[in-house]
Amino acid sequence: MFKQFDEKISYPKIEEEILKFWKENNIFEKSISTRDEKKSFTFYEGPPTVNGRPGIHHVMARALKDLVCRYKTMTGYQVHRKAGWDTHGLPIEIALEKQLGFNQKSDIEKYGVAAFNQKAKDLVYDHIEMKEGWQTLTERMGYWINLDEAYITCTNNYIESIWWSLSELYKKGLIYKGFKIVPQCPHCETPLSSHELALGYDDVNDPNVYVKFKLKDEDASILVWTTTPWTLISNVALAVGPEIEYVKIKHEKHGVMYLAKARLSVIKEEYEILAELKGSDLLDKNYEPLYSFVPVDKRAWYVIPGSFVSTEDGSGVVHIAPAFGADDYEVSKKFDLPFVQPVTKSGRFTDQVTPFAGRLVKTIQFQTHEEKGVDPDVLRDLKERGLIYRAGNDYKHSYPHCWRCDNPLIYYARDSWYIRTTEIASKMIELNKKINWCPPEVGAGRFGNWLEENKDWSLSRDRYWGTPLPIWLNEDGEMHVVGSIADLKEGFVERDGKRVSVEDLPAEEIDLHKPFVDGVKFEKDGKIFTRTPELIDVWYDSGSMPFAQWHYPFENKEIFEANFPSDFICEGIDQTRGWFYTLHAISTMVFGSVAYKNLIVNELILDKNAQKMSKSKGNVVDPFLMFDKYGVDATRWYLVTTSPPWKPTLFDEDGITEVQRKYFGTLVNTYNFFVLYANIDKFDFSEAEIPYEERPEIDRWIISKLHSVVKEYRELMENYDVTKAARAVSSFTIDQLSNWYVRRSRRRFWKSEVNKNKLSAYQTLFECLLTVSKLTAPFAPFISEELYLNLNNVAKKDEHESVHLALIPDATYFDAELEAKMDVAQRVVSLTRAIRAKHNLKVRQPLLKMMVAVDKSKREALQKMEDVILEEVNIKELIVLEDDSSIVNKSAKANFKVIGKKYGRLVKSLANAIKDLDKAAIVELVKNNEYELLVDGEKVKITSEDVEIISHEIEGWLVETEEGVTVAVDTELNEDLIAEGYAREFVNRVQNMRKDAGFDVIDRIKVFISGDEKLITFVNQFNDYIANEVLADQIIPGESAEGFKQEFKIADYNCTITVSKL
RNA sequence: GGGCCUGUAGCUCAGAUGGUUAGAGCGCACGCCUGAUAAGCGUGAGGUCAGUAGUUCAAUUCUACUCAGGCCCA
Repeated sequence: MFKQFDEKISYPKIEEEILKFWKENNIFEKSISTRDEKKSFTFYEGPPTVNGRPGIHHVMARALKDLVCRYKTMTGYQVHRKAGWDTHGLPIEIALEKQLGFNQKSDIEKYGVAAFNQKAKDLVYDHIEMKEGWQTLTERMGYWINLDEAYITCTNNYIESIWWSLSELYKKGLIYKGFKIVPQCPHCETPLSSHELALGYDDVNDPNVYVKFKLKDEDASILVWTTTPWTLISNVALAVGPEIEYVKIKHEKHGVMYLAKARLSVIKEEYEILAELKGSDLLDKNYEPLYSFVPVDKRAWYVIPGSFVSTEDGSGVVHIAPAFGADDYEVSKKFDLPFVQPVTKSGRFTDQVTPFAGRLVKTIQFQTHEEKGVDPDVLRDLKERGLIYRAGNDYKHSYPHCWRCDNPLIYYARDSWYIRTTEIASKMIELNKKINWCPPEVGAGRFGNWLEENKDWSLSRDRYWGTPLPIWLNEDGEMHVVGSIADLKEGFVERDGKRVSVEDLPAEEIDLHKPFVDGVKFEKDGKIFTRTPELIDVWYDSGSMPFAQWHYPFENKEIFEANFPSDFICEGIDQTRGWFYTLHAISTMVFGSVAYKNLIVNELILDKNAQKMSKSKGNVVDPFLMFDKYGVDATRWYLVTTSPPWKPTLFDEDGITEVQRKYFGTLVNTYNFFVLYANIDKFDFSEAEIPYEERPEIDRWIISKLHSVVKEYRELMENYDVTKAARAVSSFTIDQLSNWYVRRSRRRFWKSEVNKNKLSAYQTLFECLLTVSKLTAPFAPFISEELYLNLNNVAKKDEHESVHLALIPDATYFDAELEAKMDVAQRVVSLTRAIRAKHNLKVRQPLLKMMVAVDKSKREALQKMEDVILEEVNIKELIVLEDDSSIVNKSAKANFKVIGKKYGRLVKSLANAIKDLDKAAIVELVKNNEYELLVDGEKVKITSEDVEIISHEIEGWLVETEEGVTVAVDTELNEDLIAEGYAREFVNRVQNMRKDAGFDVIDRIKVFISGDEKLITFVNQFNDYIANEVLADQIIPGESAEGFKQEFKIADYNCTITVSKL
């Protein structure tokens, strides 16, 4: 017996049961072990940071990953799915600082780095093992990934692999220490890399200040614009564009000033232009320094040329502070300007700057309080000295902020370590072209541009919890790079003043973290090498996962090689410059290869009002809530089908309800229909399969449709167009299978005897359901499993114990002609129904005749489909009209696509001429395939391909037309038809009564009828028909005391019907 | 300021290699069908295909610009 579902089906409950089934039977493991390891499909999991909280967008990303992997499994690939955890870096440190109540970086030193890192490690493992959040989400949503063997980035093995890769880069000369301007977070006291920078742009209002720099040798000043007043203290020069036009103006209040001519709009008051000059005329002029806290050892405070000067904003003059801007630094080297940097790495002024010593340059938010920056105080000071032309705080722009602590970054000159990615940029660009980006524009545009503008990777971080940079330096700055634990063992540590070889230390003491590695020293040629204290960018960790997850090259060489590069990855678009980049860069540098061949980029999920989801707005969607309410399947299906993953999705709960009702509801109902009759007839597919060719037309049609959708589905899935694939399955199931095939075939299932025809119906519907469950499985893994198991456990057609171990069938049977014919039939039916609806002719009322006018190509289809059409619309006779039929009125319309190419300029007049053709002309054109017209004085010979002929009305009939198909219905009724109409009404009432009375579908009954004479006559006339339809042995005039009784008014007649079981 | 994406019915989305009648679902109104269906079908209302200019016999589709939204960058 097949299992039947209740009306109130609980999807979440089914899902729980399926989860249990998977677990008990190790289905996930089997989905890997039953596949040939030689046919492998490699997937890389982007490691989530352990302390984040999962949201609905994680469900989206994971649904995509999961469905691609499940699909590949179901096409015979072996898909290993190793999970991973990103465990290092600022996110963890900041969470820990919060927990420990630390305010600044030095608190960590006071607490002790060893203790701090131990805490960090504990925190990370707590999160990983926590039985809520990630693990629960993963399991509940049916995301198959191997959590037991997850890679964890803070293990010695993982770090060792990273060290190996860094030593490779070092050997290739790609690692260097440079003094550069870096974005520095004063709060976290560390530089950030450009891809980290990309994560934290925010719109802010900054100072918008025009400062006057007084010239030394004339009574005039240069107007300079800045948005960072604190850098004025470190000013050493001013830059102008040599080719830019400047003016010297006289201003009543502010005296004589120089600025770019194009920027005169800055001056709001009256002024007089004294002179016009080029930037080159201003060069070398000396000016009074605003501040001189820091003594300078070289020439300073004069005007220099700068190619970066523009007149897009400001005054056309740029103030130069070499320590605080990339352009500034470059130009200062060129002109040998003094280097002034009275600011610490934590963004505070040094003691040299007496009035502001110890003050922050910018306002910073600490865990417990806010500390103000000096900008307003600098401005006040300058204002008092009369050096400000104008000052506001209204320069709105987006400015980089630390992606973790949200504080504004400062550009700051310092030593740090770099990877020379610019050297391999062209290789990265070349390799990028081999990657299949979905959608392509992200790869070519956003990612491609990023590669084109590549900057060296700022690798080092001045923090504590992370992968240590494996570089040791001697006092001459020579480098010693460690690429493995074995290398490290060549070093020594000092214990009680004595050297102890690392080799001799107990294994558990060796921890590739601070502070242990800091204590290790090397001696080479009598020189001592000590470790440079930095860590590396945590993004390097995740970008190393292709090899580090396997502890390559120290172990698992074959596994790594078989699984590199990966076939597929999938993450959010925010990873373009994050993980997508670091994977690509590291693979290019270390292996000269891409890291992934295909990737799906998914966009944000916004709320239904297109607002970003955020805790503060209260519009965050809790995935667990959705699962409990609607089930995982509906949620996943909704997310994937509502719009392509790479378009922002507007999340709306009503959409999930709709998906559930429409797709899952229809699917389950179709299944239930099948089961209802299959159980009655004890169908269990034990009979031999009837060859397709021997099945009735409707069966061959749906099978052809099924195979067509399988083919389409496979093609779409291979192209990672998952949205269209799912939509195709959905429309097949709803429109073709349920609304046409099942409806058209119902009678075959009702009929009591089991014959070849009925068997064919069962086998056909069974195949459709089984295949649909397979096609659905990657997207909605639970309900598809439920249906598959229910079907297969009885019929045993597949040898697999789970749909996820099954194979998606090959598409083999196509009958395009039959599909096209049915298409015509469906269109005719739809038009006929429209006619009946418009003229209030119920379908239960049989009609005598219908006529259809179509072009020749479709006539045969109509004749073949006659039975289907007539039964569906309840009409007795179908007449297919010939071309020359006198009662069809025809008109012609220009086929613009064809005549446009042929006649160009004449199109408009020609189209009008064609429109005016009369019936005789059209008949002639069709007959001779040629007709001559006079258009704009030119003779034009048109052929039948130049026009579309429309049959738009049939005299004296009710008519509907659509795409070349015209249907007419004869509405005349006679006594017999009317009688039959009433008989059908009667059947309908009795059927409803059977249902209301709770009779079983196969129960046989007795029917009594009393009421208006006329109606009784009609019923008598169709006695046999009615009895057959309602499974009655007798239809007896009169009333009965027993049985289920109801009164009806059918049209104008009253009656009382009683039904009782035999 | 630059790059990429988006703008089609009240809402969510299709679609159109440029062709004269632009579709679906939801929602609304009316009707129909139903012994699988809390479903389905039909009809109706609802669109300057964001705007302007250009190319073209023909633009909602191509081009340029503008506007609005999103993402990314400086």
